[in-house]
Amino acid sequence: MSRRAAPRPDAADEELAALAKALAHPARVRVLRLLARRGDGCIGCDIVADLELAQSTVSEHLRVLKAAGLIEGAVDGPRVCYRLRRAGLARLKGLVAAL
Amino acid sequence: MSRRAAPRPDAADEELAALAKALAHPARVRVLRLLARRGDGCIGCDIVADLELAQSTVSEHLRVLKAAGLIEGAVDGPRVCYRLRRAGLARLKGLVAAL
DNA sequence: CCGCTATATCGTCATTCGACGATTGCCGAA
DNA sequence: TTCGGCAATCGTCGAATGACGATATAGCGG
Repeated sequence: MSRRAAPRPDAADEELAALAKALAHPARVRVLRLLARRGDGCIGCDIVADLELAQSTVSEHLRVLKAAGLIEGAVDGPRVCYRLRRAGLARLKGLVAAL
Repeated sequence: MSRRAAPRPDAADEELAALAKALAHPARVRVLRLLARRGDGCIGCDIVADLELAQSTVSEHLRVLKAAGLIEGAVDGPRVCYRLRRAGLARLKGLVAAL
């Protein structure tokens, strides 16, 4: 029996891998650090100015971070106010610390 | 001068991104968990048996983890004994916790 | 009402990743 | 010394990433 050693996708592994993938790019790490510094304050296009990448590229990185639940963006008039998502960050820290 | 806002590659960002990239795959996370369970004990081809992937694929994942400094392998006769690299793991935890 | 500025999205292109099978290289055991 | 199992490497293929410019879109400020 035991047709297979049980694929056991293990949700925790997938979750950590997904979070890690969001972190797996210097530009995205930098965005997190940037937002962390301006704790309450939130940034908009300043992120584009800080990273040295095209606006569309930065937008894509922000999308990835948002999809991973590490940041969130609130529409504030014509601009968007990004800030860290404590919950997501905490989840990441917890999973990594458990290694 | 300040021709530009200084590309400031920021070594820490690159380092964290590189470590995160090594974690950015469920199979690699699983390998770390596997090695963590068998603290002192080390595994060889058992890893191939546990993951449900071809031997060459597993070998590649192990190579990535080793390159990132998260594991190390000691040749033991015809087989290789893998174990966690505490230092690398600690480095990762430290960088993530600092976020 | 018009145009500006800040974002998001689309399409494209080059590069990297992930997975496999096949091959090669290495010991240790028979 | 020949056999057999373990591990690394090579070559290939398809899918995903990352970067960019060109477009949309949405409100504010004049």
